[in-house]
Amino acid sequence: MSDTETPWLSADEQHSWRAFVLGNTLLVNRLDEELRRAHGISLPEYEILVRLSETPDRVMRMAQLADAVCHSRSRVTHTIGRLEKSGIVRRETCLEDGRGVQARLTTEGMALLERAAHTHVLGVRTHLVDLATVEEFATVGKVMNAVTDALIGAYPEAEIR
Amino acid sequence: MSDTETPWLSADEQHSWRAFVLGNTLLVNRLDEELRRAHGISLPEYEILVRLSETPDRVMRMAQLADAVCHSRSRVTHTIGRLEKSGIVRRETCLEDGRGVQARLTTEGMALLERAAHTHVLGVRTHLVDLATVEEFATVGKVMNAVTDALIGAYPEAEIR
DNA sequence: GTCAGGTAGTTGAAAGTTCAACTTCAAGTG
DNA sequence: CACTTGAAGTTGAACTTTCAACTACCTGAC
Repeated sequence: MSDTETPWLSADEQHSWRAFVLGNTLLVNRLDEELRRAHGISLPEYEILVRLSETPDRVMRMAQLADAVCHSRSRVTHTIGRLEKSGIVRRETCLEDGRGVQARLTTEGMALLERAAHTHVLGVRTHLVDLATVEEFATVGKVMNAVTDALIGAYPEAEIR
Repeated sequence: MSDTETPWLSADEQHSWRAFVLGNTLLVNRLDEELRRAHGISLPEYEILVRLSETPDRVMRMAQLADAVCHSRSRVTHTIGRLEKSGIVRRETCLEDGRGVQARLTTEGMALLERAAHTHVLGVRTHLVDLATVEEFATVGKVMNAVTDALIGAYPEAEIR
């Protein structure tokens, strides 16, 4: 972080990096727009609903949810607040831990998610997966997995925590 | 978009897709944080400065800038407003087009950008490029280029425009 | 010339996100 | 048990982004 020389990207690397940034922006915008248009929920909201739907009882602790989707706790509090107001999710106090709060996917929420999933999966296929070969997409997954491994739990140097 | 069957991802595809989403979130958060911490600018702001710096006179029209970084015009207006207040950018009226406004990178802005670029490039290398082989990263670029090509200028069906 | 329609950009309010302060409860220590 | 420390969540304000309405100007048709 304190080198004096800047390790510039090669021309090829830079092209790939720019394609990555741009493609990503377009992709996320598009998936978000499709969900909003068809079902009235945003992509971040959708991701929360997916996590909830994958647990046995469709219930999760707030912090668990925050970690899973990689949002701040505060953000999850606000988001769940909105989803609760729409009847998609219900807040429950946690029995084992007096401080804890659980978010539970309601029946209506589950129904919404099932409809939204169709739109979402179709979008992911059309705008990404089907544009690459199986091998190419596997490579993308491998690289992004490496990114995750390198970054997860790795905080900037200054702050030890 | 109106099929009744949902074309679910295979297990492998889903793993790659999730790695993509998560890795991406972590990567963007990290690059943004590094820039804020070291130079007080956000990643979207940095991207705007880069575009400006790449033109001969470090000047660009607002709409040009918006298209380049894929932000709404309104967003660019607000962002440039903030950057202008910090002395990083200057707004100028456009001679050829009375409606037009140009953003010009100031000397201080350019100096800031040069410092920030070091941080940014190092981050992109450390957290992405250097984690993959040259071939792997080229594949990522290729796939994301395909995404861009498929999405650019392609608006959702309902709205023809 | 003038009028219609479109493009460039801004504006302010609404929506969403971040940030720091705060409350409540849990767990470990003496 | 009392006390300290820390974790779980929430809160409201500040900040960023989006959205819809608006001003100003350009262009082409008549």
